[in-house]
Amino acid sequence: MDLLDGLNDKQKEAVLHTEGPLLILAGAGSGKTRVLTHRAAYLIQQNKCKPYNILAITFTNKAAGEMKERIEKTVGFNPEGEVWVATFHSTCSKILRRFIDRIGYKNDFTIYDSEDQKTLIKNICKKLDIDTKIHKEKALAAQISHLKDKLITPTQFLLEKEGDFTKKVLGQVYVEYQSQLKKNNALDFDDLIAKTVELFKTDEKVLDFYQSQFKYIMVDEYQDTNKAQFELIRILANKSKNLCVVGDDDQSIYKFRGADITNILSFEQVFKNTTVIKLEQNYRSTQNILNCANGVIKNNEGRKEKTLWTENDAGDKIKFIRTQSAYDEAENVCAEINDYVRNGGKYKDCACLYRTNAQSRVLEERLIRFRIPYKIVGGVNFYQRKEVKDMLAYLKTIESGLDDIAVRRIINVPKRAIGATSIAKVQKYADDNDINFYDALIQVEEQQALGKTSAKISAFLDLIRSFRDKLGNISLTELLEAVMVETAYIKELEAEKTDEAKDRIENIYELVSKMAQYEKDHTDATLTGFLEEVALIADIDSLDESNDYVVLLTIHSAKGLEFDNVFLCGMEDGLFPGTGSITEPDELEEERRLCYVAMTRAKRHLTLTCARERMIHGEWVRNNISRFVGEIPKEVMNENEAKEIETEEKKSTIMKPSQSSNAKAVFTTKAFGMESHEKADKLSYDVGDTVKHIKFGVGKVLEIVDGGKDFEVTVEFEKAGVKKMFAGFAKLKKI
DNA sequence: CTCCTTTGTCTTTTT
DNA sequence: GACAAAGGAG
Repeated sequence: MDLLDGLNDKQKEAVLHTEGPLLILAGAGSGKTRVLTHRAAYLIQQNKCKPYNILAITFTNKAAGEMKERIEKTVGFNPEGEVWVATFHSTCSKILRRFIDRIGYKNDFTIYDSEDQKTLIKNICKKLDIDTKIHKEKALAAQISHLKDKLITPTQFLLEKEGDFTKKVLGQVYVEYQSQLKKNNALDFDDLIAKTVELFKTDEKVLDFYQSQFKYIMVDEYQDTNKAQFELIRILANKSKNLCVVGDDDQSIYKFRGADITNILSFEQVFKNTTVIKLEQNYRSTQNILNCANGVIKNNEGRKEKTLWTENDAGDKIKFIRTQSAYDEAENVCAEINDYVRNGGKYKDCACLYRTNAQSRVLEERLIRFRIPYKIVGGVNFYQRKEVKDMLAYLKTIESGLDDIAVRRIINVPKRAIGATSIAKVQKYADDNDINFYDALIQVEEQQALGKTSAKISAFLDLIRSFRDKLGNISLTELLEAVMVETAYIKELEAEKTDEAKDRIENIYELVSKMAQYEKDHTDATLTGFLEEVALIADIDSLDESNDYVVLLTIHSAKGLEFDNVFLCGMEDGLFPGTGSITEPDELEEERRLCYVAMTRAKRHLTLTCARERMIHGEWVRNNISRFVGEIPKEVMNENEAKEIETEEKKSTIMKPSQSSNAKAVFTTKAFGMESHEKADKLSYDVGDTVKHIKFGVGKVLEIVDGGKDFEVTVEFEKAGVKKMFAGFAKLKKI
């Protein structure tokens, strides 16, 4: 088949430009996946290289699978190997699995997810005597993650931040965190990238090996790469210079995760003689949808100007539905879906997109009531469920026992009467002697160091040993089955007899069948291999188009997907854009890009919905219509709906009595129900006292004025400056 | 050591 | 409102 058939001029140019750096700026729905697959196929067909000389990096496993399938379909089965299509993380994992011993790790490392990370940091804080009320594990984890995104090692960090006392704790934790990971023979997600870069920079031979293998490199969703990922591909492509990246700055939505837009903006400076191709024709959406999305995104200041156009017809107007509550919103969505299906549409062509996972609950409830088949993507990943992680921790422990987090997780699950104090004692012993937790257990057993508990520990170790004896003789699936039975894990759940326990048992059986499937697919199945696969899986990867169900997912997860009929729910200020981003211009722009991504998922029908009030944190909150809705050109909407938005906008400007944040809070909190804003007779603090505020931190009270309904307190905060606030809202605490 | 109650935190988004 | 962590009783 002719690979250039059906491509437009720009697309052809991109396929034919095989040598040297190439930057493709591809607008939403401009057929970039098509270009990438055809480009790979072209390289093979023209005999420019063997399939295994091509590396294509995608954002999700799902996208990788699809691209691989499409390339194979285009060139046919190729006996000379396969194109390497994978995500950044699994690519790095594969490389490290082979060579990480060159930089001092063991090749059978395990991968820590964010929960493991958090537990590890918590343990470290305990050890270093750091108050996790002031330094939150999650915040520390995020900061460490950002350092790794920028390839800053603990040593470098300490060097650079020497004398900066505000960063002292972070430095301490980072150093300890990294050394613990190494001791546990574990890598976190960021390490997968960073350690691969480190490997390439330390071992020339390994680098040379991969540089020679990957003669052509392609990167999809390039706008969402971070500095470490950029460095990785820069090094890899340094020899051949045949690097082709595809991205759209308007669709950059992972800044919070370290995505660095300068990777796109300065690509031409880093790679000399770069060819730039812009794909601006959209094949996906109707004229109206495109105009709608364009109208919103053009309000962003920091973007490369581009004009996305389409030859498609105008299509339906954009629908806008505002309801009283989030429940009504969900019902309206259900009714619309029913209409759509009644008119010949399919459930699977419908998607409900939202900003936060929490919004899925109400939608789900109504979908059930309407008997509409649905699938929720995201939320709690299957492999993150407690029972599944427990099983995996057993497997990890059986395999090596190096992973302290795993061992500690299961030592008392099911209950073995080994409590927190015993664990702390063993941990102290391990720390003092600089050995792993599991080894410390063995020594405690030998020395009978913990009295009665020693016997309990011994029983646990015997259990693990009995599994280890079986390891080579039975299949992995059988091993897992043995674990769930012989630990009495299942028995304990059965005894509970609750619905929840039944779910858990089901999940464990589900894990067993996943394991069986893995063993079927891999002749060289190993425990390490299974654990790796499981660690790098995203929920979106399980989305199966052959099932006819409505898909519910966050906008982030929807990136790269398209649906005929899209519902964008919760279009409210405070939710989308979220409260935190309204005051920060940069963050507001990211939210707007997110909105742009959401809208451009739609092929023919786009419905925006919002509610006047909804439950957030168990409190009713009133929201205005999202400012993004007001940015939509009026002509793409129905007249009366556009008018409703307009009048609402006017009202909300009148409603805003002043610019001050606390005044706004009076209007946005509490629609009805119990009054939380009640004037106290007397305050627990006085002028001159030091108080703490939930958001602004610690400060000194300057003034207290009795405003009749409430006390108005003026506080000078150490970080946030001077703020005036109502005592009833601020909930200041004297410290 | 375990179970139960209370308190606090959470809202961004994910590999 | 949901869930985890901390605190208190047995």
